[in-house]
Parts: sequence; structure tokens; C-alpha cells
Amino acid sequence: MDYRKLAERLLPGNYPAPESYETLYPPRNLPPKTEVTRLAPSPTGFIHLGNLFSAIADERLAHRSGGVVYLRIEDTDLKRKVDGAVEAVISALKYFDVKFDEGAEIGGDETYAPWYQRQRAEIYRTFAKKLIEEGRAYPCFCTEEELSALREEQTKNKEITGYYGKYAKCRNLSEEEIYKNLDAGKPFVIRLRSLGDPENKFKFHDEIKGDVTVTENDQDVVILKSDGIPTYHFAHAIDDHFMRTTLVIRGEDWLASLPIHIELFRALGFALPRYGHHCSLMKQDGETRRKLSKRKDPELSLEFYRKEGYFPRAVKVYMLTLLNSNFEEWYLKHPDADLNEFPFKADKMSKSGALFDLDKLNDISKNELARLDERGMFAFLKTWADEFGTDAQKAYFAQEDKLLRALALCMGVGGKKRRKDFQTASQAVSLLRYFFERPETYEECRVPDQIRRAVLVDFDKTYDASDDAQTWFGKVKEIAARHGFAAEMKDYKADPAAYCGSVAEVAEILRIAVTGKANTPDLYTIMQILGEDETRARIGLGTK
RNA sequence: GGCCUUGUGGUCAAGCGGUUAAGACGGCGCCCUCUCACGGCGCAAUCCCGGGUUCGAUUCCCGGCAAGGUCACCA
Repeated sequence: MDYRKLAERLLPGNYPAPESYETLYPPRNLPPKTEVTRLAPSPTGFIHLGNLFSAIADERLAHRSGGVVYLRIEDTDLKRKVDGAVEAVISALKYFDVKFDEGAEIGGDETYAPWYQRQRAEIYRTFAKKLIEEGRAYPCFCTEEELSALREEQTKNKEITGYYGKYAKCRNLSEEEIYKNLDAGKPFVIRLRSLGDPENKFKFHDEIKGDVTVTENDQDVVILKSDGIPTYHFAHAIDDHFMRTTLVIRGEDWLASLPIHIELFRALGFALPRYGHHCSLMKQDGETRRKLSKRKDPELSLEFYRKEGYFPRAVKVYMLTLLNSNFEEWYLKHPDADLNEFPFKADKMSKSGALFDLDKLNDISKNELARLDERGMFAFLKTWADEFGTDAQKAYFAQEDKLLRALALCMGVGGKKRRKDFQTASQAVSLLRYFFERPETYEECRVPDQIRRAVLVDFDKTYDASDDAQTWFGKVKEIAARHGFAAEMKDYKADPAAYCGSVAEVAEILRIAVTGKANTPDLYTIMQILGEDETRARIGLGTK
């Protein structure tokens, strides 16, 4: 068969010489051992945690080695394209402080552009044409119906499904048949003529998983779809070769198609990059665990973290602890070091899927937030409230001075030990409520109503806003004693039966009256921040 | 179903032939000038199972089992 003629018929026109691309996209001028990695999302939905997870690994691996990480958009399937998806990726990378060097909408070195696969149609076709000329690719006229009928039959016969060997009908079409189909205007795809034998297995070194066994590919996979756009497999081989990727980091769901990629690189005459297949984030679902899913799990969406007001650095730290098993230990030892100093390694990445643990994230988030001072916290909360807060919450920020004092108190700034009450911005802001608004509801008080009121009235009589903390507490103790409570905890513990409670209960009465809550930081300071009038007003409300 | 991957406490995990089997999260208990938070101190784990190899196996080998992934003109 005249393959040149066939190639010209299938992909007519003048294409650049394939070799010319080697000079157009020359090997990168980087020292040995530097890695070039990439994040290659498809703009089919909004960026999720899995993308971030991958992006951080890409970024770290590249930059630890002094290399380059770039963003490529795999938009070959326009049916699934979602507007704004690329912008969402860029903005998420920025929000979580993951710095990319070049790529779509990022710019940088233009040598390897364009980064949108739709804009690279010519190069894919050039190489598809080359494969056809060499007899390594052929047109397939099978319809969707034929293909699914084939699949059904194979399934019924318990055979491996797919387009291979004797099932690859169009593989051995005669020249005459091919041209007849073409003349009839039948749509066609271009398939790889696979030379592999699934009986052959070999070891392949994966940078994350270690040695894996790979079965030779024998599937005549589609490389060019009927619209002339490449499939992922083909675009991957060409792009990662010409963008000079050295290390392909991707999800483990790609491991199954590694044989296809290996054959494609060989057929194209390209050197294989190294690969690292990382596990995916899992979620416990009843008895079993499964991949985090876009539909079912809100916590997969990065938007969730923004709305909840998770501190971006906390999310990044958590991703890092999942990504590299020794990160957590390192971070404990070097709490003040730059995250980028951590010696990130591909082979320290987990081999099995980790369950996403919100408790763990929450803990990290508390710790990260506790490292801020009140001004840093103010800024963080304000940014969140401006976008997601209620009007009432936004108003808190107008009272900057008061809010700063409240924050310092709630964070334990200046004390010996930092408090860790704040987990997320949304939770922090609602925790701050009682500084700015009177309680709407009151938590239950353990003390009977009558005594409770009497204590409140008594407090109002003796309260003096100019008292210092010690004097203030001295008065609380006196009130306790007057109403049958133990003024000293020690006394109470020594003989609980002798009292109707301790000074703790008295403090609780006051605390609930003032804040509506049974648990808050130091009550004296809260009253100071509230001011005398407001404090008295709330105490008065409590007696009603 | 075929193929691939994985299997240490509820979770993330260290460990790579001999250990009291680290650590972190969560849980529980106790302690800590008013609660909470912080902090401190404790408690809870038959290393998936069965065979080997070995003086000795969580660690090596084989076989099960379980879980996950994948089998598109989607990526």
C-alpha cells in the first residue's frame, strides 16, 4: 500500500517537516538533573483539591531541582469545556501560593507556547501524518454503534474489550476499501497500528510507586478524533516531548494507560519522560472508601475552602503532609522555616490513597492561625468578610480598635500561651459576635434562676469598670461567698457538700449574661472591651 | 471479568530481618490561680489471613483475601 499517498489523502496539505519541531522547541537550556514538570488540567470543571494536590507536587519537584513548572490546558474535548475554568485554576494557584513559571494565562518563556492544545492542531497532525506515512497509523471508519456492539460481544465472550488484533477491523482494510470509504465521505479517526504483544510484560520504574509491571499495549488506540483533534494520549506524547517535560506527575488513574503512552513515544521516536503516578484523595463513604467526587463532596471544591475561610497556608500545609510522609515531622522541627526549604521528594509520596481528614486540616488550620498577630488576623478576616460575611459581620470591621482588642484576647496575644480558638474565618467571625451584638440566645446555666438573678443584681451593685482584674475577681469571690458558693476552688473540692457550688458557677452566671455563652476567654477583659454601659445593660437584661 | 496498584491503631503514617512497633490528628481520663482554649500527664493497637525461608518475620518469598484504579472518537 502506498502510505504516502494515503497520508496525503487523509491529511492533505503542506505540513512542516516533523524534525523542524525539534529546532522550534529545542531542549531546554537547564543544568542536568533539573526537572521540568507540568500541571495539565482539562477545563471541564472547576479546579478541585486533587488538582491542588498535584500542582503542589509539580511545583515543589520542579523548583527543588531548580527547574521549571508550567501550566498546559488540555482542551481537546470541547464538549466538556466549561467557561471560566482556566481562570479558576490560575486564581486558585495564586490563592494557595503555588508559583508556576510559565503557561496558559501565566505567560513566561514563550518558547514552548502555545499552552492550549486546541492551538496546537498543526503539530499533532504533522506527526499523525508521519505515522500514517510510516504505516504506523491508519484510518478507521467504524461507527460508534459498531464499536459498542463489538464491546458488548467481547464482554459477552469474556474477552478483553477494545480495538485490537482480530477485532481491529479497519486495520487490514485494503487500499481499495479505504478509498471507497473516503470517496463515500465516511468520517474516520486515525488509529495507532499497535505492535505490542500483551504476553510481554516488563518492569517500569515509576518515581512514586517504584517498580511496576507493565503489559505491552496492543490496543489500536485513536490518536486523532474524527474532528482532527488528538486524543489525550497522542497530545500527551507530543506536548510533553516538545515542551521538554522531564517528569510527568499525574494521578494513578493514568497508570493503566501507561503502556499506550510508552508505545506512542516509541512510535514517534521520542525519548520517554520519567513518570510519577500519585494516589488520589479518598473519602470514607459508609463501609467503603472512594475517590473524592465532585458531585458528592463539597470539600473537594476549592471554593469550599474559600467560603469557609480556611487559611490558605493551612490547606497547603495539609496537602504537603499528605504529599510527603516525612513533611509533618520536618515541620514540627522547623516551624519557622520557609515551606520551600523542605526537601520534597517524589519517592516520599504516598503509594496508597489517603483518606481526606477534615479533623486534621482543622487542627493544622488552628495552629497556622495561632501564629498570626491580631493585625494579621484582622486582615485575614476582613478579606473573608468582605466577600462572604453578612452585613452585620462586615460592620465589625468598622470598629477596628475594638475588634483588634477582641482578637488579641481571643488569640491570647501577649499571654504565655496562645489560644487556638480560631479554625476558619467564618467560624472566627461568628465567635466574635458577642463583642458587637447582644446575645440572642443564652446557653443553659446550671444555677437555678432565682439565685442566678440575685447574683446578677449583686454584681451590678458592686461592679466598677475601673477595677483591675484582681479587684474585679475579688469582688466576684465575695459575691460567691454571699450566695452560698465557695469562693475558692480548693475549698469547694475539699468539701463540695458544704456549698451550693463554687466561684466557677458564679462566673458562669456572669459570662452567660454578658456573652450568651458558657465558654469564652477571660470575662474581665471582655467586660473591659464592652465598656461599662454595655456590660451593665447586658447584666440588667439577664435579670429579666 | 482481565490487567495494574495498595494493605501497620478510627485517620495520616515511621519502620526495610531482632524495637517496650515512633510521631501527628481524633477519642477517653486526670492535672492546670473562673469556664473554655492553650499546655502537661496518662489510656486504648492480635502490623489483612495462611503457608514457607530463617535461630528469629510487621519487615523476604509464595498463595489467598480485601480495597482502589482502569478497560471511550473523556481527560
